[in-house]
Amino acid sequence: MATLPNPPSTPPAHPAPQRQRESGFPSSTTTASSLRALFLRAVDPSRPASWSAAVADLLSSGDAVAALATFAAAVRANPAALRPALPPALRAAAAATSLAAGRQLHLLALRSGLFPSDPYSASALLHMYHHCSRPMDARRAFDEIPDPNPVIITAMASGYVRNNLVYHSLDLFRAMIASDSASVVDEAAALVAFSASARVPDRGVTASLHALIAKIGFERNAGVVNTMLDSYAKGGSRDLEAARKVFDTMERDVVSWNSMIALYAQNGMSAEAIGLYSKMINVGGGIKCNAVALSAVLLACAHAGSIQTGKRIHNQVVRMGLEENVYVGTSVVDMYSKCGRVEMASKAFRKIKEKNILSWSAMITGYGMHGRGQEALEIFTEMKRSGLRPNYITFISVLAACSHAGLLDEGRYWYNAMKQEFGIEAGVEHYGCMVDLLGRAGCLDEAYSLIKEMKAKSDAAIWGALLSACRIHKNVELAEISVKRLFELDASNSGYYVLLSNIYAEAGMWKDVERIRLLVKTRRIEKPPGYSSVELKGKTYLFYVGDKSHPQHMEIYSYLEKLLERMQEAGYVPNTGSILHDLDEEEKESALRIHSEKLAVAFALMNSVPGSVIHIIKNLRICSDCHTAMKFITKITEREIIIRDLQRFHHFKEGLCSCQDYW
DNA sequence: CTAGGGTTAG
Repeated sequence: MATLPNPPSTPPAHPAPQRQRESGFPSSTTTASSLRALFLRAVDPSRPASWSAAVADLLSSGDAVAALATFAAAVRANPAALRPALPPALRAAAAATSLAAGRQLHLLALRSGLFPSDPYSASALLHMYHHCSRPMDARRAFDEIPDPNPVIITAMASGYVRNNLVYHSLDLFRAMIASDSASVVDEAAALVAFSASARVPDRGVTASLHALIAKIGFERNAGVVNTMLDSYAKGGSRDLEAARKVFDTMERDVVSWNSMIALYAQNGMSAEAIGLYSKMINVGGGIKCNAVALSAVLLACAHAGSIQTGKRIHNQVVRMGLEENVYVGTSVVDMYSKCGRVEMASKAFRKIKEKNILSWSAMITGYGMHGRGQEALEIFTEMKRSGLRPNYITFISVLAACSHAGLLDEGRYWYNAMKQEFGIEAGVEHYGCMVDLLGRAGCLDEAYSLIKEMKAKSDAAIWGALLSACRIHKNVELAEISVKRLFELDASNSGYYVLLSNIYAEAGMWKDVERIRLLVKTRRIEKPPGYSSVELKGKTYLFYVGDKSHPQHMEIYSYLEKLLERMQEAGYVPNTGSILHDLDEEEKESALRIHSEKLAVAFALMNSVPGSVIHIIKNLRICSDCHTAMKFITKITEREIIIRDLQRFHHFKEGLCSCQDYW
């Protein structure tokens, strides 16, 4: 149902009379607005270029529908306008994702002979089909083009990436390199190739593309290298040195800085990310920080638990008036949640103007991580009321919140509702949450049946959740089953050996404890270095087990000794059951005394403002002895201690910890 | 003269 506009020389006082057309073109109201635009621009109907400029202008001003209407008017007024106006019209159809309009334009291009001979129309046509999620239609058209030029091939390649056909895209790029001299690989082509390589698991792709563009001489080109940095970031590559080297020598723009900061942030190198952010602001050579930079650096603060730095960045967000921005706002929510300030997170959340599904998810997750399940579910209810439909990710947040808060009935309810009411198939993440929830609640058999019935392939997280539950509820039989599966998936993770040994020890099965201990020895299982970090006056301090690298370490150890004495007077008994190594009891106790959590807490007690919250980040799970120790330290010092580990927040304040493992 | 281009969030 569409109309063609009247010729612009006779402006209608009333809406233009309706005229039937095949389909796909816009309605009369838009026609009126497009006419207005034409008058503002003073189009000369006799000049085809004038028409095409009008179409392009309307498109770039964001009114794709008006651009299409104007195209229709142009062709009617002057058939010669078809050739120059067709490419921007196709782009307008792409922007409006109007397949009907696009197909009509395709037909027009065929009838007028512009397709496949005119490369400008051809590339725009492929672009249109890809934007309308019709990659195979694009493919059919592409195959009809006798000798596609690099622009056309790049249009095809980027469309494949857009439609998740990454390997098709890389194939085109490979053919491009092989067929001709490498000179056809221009900036846009290289860019698309990197955006494709960012989406494949094989990291070798990025590295080999890197070598190629170095050969062509694009290594300083901001556009190309920025995409490459992203590609390195997505792959979780450990080889950040190579990326940093390029960054240091290239001609950097805002995006380069943002990409490099994000690269560090996404790979857990928070200090580097924050450092680079400061460098950008201070010596970036006139580079202005923007919303993307703020989001990236907030992620780094969240990861490192750097609340002071995070607050500073938040101030910057407020100064720049970006509190309402949905991306930045969501990052602020995430940062405050992960830094243990869920009230601040909630305040920031309320400031976001147009909350999207991820904003809501972040807030649900925030409450969930802190064991505040009811509030998480209230946010979830509010989200649904606002008209947003929960998706796969939302239900991960909801079920995780239920599991962290031990809300068994609610968790069961929403798990079923997810499938029945919302038609979402449960994935490994959902199963992981449910196994954790059921397992902690003691419904071990139900958890086990759930794993057996799941369609998706079970992963280590799921069996690991079941194993932890077996520890809490002392189920040796199921623990052995879980460990068998875990060893098939990843036999090198020391955590499983420790848990199983704990379970045997608590059941008094000392022969089996011995067997596991031997296994650890013969398999040469190494515990990855655990660390605890704490932020003081904006600086982050990292402690490993028995760490002596800190200049104050002598004071820290003697402070800790005194603290331990007072703790033992208060009734603390070291829990040596979780130590696997072959040590006597006394050696075990001294091994426990120097756990990184204890060093970090001693350091924080010595140096922080009295009364302030001590917030520690642990890269592995907190051990049961440290958990017990923190309860006593809280009692003695009357300081609030929060430890965030891989799994959840541990709040040490009068039985507040919701982890259920150790209380 | 016109066409193909990327970074942030669980």
